[in-house]
Amino acid sequence: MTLTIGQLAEAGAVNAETIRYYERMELLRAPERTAGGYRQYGPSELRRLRFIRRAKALGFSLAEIRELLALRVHDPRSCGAVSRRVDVKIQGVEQRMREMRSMLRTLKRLRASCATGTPTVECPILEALDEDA
Amino acid sequence: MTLTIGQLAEAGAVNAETIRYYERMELLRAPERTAGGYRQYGPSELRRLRFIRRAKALGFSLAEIRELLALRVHDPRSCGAVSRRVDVKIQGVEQRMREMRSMLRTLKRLRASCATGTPTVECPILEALDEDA
DNA sequence: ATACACCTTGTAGTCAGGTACAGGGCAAGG
DNA sequence: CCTTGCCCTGTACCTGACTACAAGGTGTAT
Repeated sequence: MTLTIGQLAEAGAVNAETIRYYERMELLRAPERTAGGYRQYGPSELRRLRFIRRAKALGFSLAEIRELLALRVHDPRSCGAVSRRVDVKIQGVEQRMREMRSMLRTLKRLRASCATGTPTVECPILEALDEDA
Repeated sequence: MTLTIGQLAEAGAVNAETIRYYERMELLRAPERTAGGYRQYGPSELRRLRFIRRAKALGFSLAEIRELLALRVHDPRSCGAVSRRVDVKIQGVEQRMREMRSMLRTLKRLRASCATGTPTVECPILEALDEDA
């Protein structure tokens, strides 16, 4: 069940060049090679690739994603340090979610004002943002 | 209560050049000028600028932000079209929030595994992402 | 054994989103 | 009036994240 770079690209819905790029950027590890020099990937690399694409779609930079991927507990002694970094990431994600919620409220209010036919003289998106400054 | 570009930049925590750039990109409207040619901004431009920065931090592109800013109901007759576009945006934001929640669960699970001292052989971030493929 | 699709490295180009001058103008305090 | 600091336009440059070759090697179906 090994994949060539092209198959991995297809499965992950990215360009094969992107996979090589991620390898250079150390988001994906350099995989085993066949005798002929072809990269060989397994299912874990596909999961990793999909994770990267999702995180990207959520607005994380590749540098942040590299950090997210590095958050693992290999050694119980490193646990404290890892835990602190995880906390920072959690707080960051929670903050983003709060802002997402605020934006969602704004959009829903806009839709409601539209349904009632009230023309919005001042943009409600802008108004709504005074709240959570 | 008018602001120069530098004051607006300071208040919005951006570079003054960025404000000119946003003006060129039509995210901010070209403001009134003083006799000497200086841009003059009011508080609504500051709100708009802050909105842009927030939306950017949430991972919206400037093109998307331009669309968000354009979603206003000036004329009741355009309501249907605007409403549909708002719905699309709402669905997009809701989708993002679901993925954020999934990522948050993953991070919290990671922290929990750390607290109990269980070393994670396989990266739980990657494991957790099998769920919501 | 020969197409043909797919792989290799390396380098260069692209697009978004800024950021940094250069060369000059304006405003306010001393 | 002059200095100092901020403003103007225009152009060039930068980083992140790809994307596209070029020039050549591999793998397999016929």
